Amino acid sequence: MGRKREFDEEAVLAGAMMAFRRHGYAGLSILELEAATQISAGSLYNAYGDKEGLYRAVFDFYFRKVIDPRIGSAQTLDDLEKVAIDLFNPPFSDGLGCLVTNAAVEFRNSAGTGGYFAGRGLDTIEAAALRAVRADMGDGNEPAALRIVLLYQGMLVLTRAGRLSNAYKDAVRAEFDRLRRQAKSTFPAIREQNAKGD
Amino acid sequence: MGRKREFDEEAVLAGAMMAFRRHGYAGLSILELEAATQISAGSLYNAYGDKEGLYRAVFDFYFRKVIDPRIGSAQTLDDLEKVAIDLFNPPFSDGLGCLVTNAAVEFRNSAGTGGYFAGRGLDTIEAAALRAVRADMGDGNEPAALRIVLLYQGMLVLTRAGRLSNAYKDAVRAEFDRLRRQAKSTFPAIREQNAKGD
DNA sequence: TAAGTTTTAGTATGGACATTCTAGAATGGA
DNA sequence: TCCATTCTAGAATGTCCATACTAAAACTTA
Repeated sequence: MGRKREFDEEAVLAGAMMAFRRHGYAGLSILELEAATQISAGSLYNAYGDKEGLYRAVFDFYFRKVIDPRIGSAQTLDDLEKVAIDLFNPPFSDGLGCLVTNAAVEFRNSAGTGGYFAGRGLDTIEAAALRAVRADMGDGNEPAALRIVLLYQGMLVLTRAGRLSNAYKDAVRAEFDRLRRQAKSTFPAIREQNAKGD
Repeated sequence: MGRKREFDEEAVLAGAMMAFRRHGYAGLSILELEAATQISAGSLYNAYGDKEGLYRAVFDFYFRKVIDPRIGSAQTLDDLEKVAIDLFNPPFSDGLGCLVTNAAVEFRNSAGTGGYFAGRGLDTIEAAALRAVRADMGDGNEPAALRIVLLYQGMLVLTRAGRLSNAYKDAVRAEFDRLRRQAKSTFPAIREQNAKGD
């Protein structure tokens, strides 16, 4: 069956993920990818076909390791608040932002890999926000969910600009507090009802 | 004093601005800039030194024509709401987003031109939000101002991803309505006091 | 109108980059 | 132990790009 791969694919993808997160797609050269992954260009091309193939693999990895477990599985406002506030804590406070947001800005809604994964990531985030708001606040509060999406994307822009100061943490927490308060006062039975459903 | 410039500088900067807004800095070639500005590379280099010099000039133009008059001069929540809602209307609904936000994502807080203007633009936006919130709501509501910054930056990410649907318009309007309502109920005298000051 | 200067368009140029190619090394099966 | 296959590293290739250069055109001043 031929020679075995010498590299640890998870380590390569993790290294490439960091590099893509830092430099974007076009801004990252194969030379830099060799350094970030610790494998040669020959091996990268053999394993992933081309730079875009590696980008695809990195996005799959990012969804599998980050987006899906953290956001795709979020069910409540508390879950989403944790996602947001974690931007102030390691490892998410590294100022590199989110591959999805960065790709959305770099590729817009274009046809290729970047546009596709950006759209899929934003879908996941929007769906999670709607799910959490409906669960905790009931129907009719979709605007609150969309504001959470906007707040979160805004945080990712500011963290990348190195401007997500602690003042923003209070601002975001206050918004989640307000939503939970509103949930309790308007639909007092919803949380308990959900709890029963477990 | 030598031959006169044949091009209209405002037209060149406007064309280059659109192109930089669409493609970012690294993603835009001199060849594309020739097409966008309708002048030759020779003239571009003669007038602006290099690509980065043109980028600087475009950013100056963008601040002078867009950021300063629209955001730098905003004094009230109404003013800011107009800025935000205009993202749903031409010419701001073109899906290209804001040069400042795009540069913040492309350059992070790096040392060069992009990082500098991104920071300056975000300063302007944050200052405007704080100014408007203090004017309409009084002191102590800075978190509300920071949330406006986040919402706006989030809108710019989503518009660039082609995902700023009309549902987001309602969500943003509702937030400004809420802030104005809160302003009225908590500090009923503030608006009238400001009105007197005119 | 001659001289000097700036602008313009177009043509080099040199470098960076993604990708391909090559040769050798490792692996498993016959 | 040979053979076919896959992997690896590094060198070679061709393209694209930012920028420099060149010569002609247009303008100002004397």
